[in-house]
Amino acid sequence: MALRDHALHVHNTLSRSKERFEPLAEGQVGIYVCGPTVYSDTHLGHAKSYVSFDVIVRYLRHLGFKVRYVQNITDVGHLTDDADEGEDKLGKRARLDQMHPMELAETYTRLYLRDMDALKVERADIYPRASGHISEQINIIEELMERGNAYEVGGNVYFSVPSWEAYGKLSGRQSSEQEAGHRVEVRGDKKDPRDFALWKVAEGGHILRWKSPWGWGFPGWHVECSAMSVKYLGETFDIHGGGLENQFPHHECEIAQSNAVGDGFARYWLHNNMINVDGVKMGKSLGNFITIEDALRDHDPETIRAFLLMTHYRSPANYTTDGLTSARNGLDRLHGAVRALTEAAASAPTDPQPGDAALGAATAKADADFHAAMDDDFNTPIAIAALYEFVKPVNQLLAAGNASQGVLLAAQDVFMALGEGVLGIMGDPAAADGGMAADPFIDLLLVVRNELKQLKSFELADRIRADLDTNGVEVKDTKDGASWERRS
RNA sequence: GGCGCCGUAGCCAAGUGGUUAGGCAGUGGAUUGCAAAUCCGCCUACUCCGGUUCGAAUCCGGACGGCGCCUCCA
Repeated sequence: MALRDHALHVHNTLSRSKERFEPLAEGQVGIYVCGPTVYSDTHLGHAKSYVSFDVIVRYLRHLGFKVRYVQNITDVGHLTDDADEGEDKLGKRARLDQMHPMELAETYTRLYLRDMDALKVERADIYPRASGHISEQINIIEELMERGNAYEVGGNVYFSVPSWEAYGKLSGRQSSEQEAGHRVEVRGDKKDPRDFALWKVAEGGHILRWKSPWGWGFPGWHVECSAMSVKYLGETFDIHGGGLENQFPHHECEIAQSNAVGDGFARYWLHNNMINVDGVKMGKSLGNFITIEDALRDHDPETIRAFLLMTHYRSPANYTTDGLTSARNGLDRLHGAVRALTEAAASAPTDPQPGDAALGAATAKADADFHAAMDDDFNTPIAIAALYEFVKPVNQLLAAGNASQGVLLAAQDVFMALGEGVLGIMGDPAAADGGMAADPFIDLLLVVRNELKQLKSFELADRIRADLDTNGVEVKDTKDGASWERRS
């Protein structure tokens, strides 16, 4: 597929500004996004992050880039607190659930993928597991030690932050430590309080452990991403994404250790903002997180996606019932236009019609506006607005009924290629409607109802409509007869 | 305490130094047997105080308010 003309700019956290996006290799993009730690249910925070990056990757592909999308699965438990002490959270959960840690990781990995599939998040190309890349991580640690950027103390290996002067470039922060306030005690064997763990000695009943040059242990929090991103995308690659909360220290540490052993690393850093629930931060420690399974019980996937995408990925979103309802109602309007286009195209003439020019112009404008919005750091709220603005002329032209089939289909294609292909919120109108066994009978009921209306038996006609509505079938009378659709 | 973000009409949410973003809700009308859908209208905001400017919601300073990260988190 040829690369489209585009003016894609992305906000790079490294420069804190929008930059023209130029991949390393013409027409190809390598992207790494920090994935989940698989020890509990997938929640709305994951949805915000991975739907955002899903749309980013979809758009890059839409532009014609050949994308390799890598997302890690963290199945090596890291520690429950800052001082690099305490229990490994995966191990803790495994103990509570009486499962082997790997069994637990596998369970939640499957649930994660299930929930992402349900949200129409396209799968990454590679989901490397941290546990499957221990030797790569050890290699990096050994190299860091050889270069004098890391040191071992009693089986623990730490990265020496003072040995890397660029530390803090990404986040604008040096350390979380020196400041006043309630900080946890720094582990005594670090040479500098800012130093972070590369390898931890496995103590006591720590089940997940590997043999290393420093004894039995497990890798530190940050090194897996350095190891796996470079392994699959190369020493220098295009995009590294993740949640804002990972900017510091996680990504800062990744940059330090990766650049200490190689050149380049990620060229563009993209960070998505967080999600609140009813105005309050959603956090695991607060216990108020909504799982994706919960959310999908109340809302369909496209509503959730539309809701998330109506806020820019770098802005915080606030999950409220009203917000979801608003998204749902708005989406209905979009879906209605696509259905109407599909129906009109089915019977439209193929030769040129008087309305072609107007609809064609509106289609071109919608297409251009959408791309301009997405080129501007993936501005999905404006991209969606472009679709909404397209609905009005579409309905006007459809009411006039004077457009040819080709032009109608081109209009429909904007909704499908952009609204569905890029944003994933338009569904497949054919799939949504077709194939239900009850369909012929519903059609029959409407034929009968129409005859009742001719006979002015409105009471009975209304009852049929009401009963169908109760069963999820919405009837609409038009001047061309009645039509119906299933409510989503 | 350190770093950073934000305050936009009833709600959500983009945004540029000077042409009403958009959506939801509400509301008037057209259409309809009544609805639904659709169309035509209405609802035209930018926390406050200074400053820069011919002109600022948009730039600068300050105040107030809210939030995030600094601890596992997406």
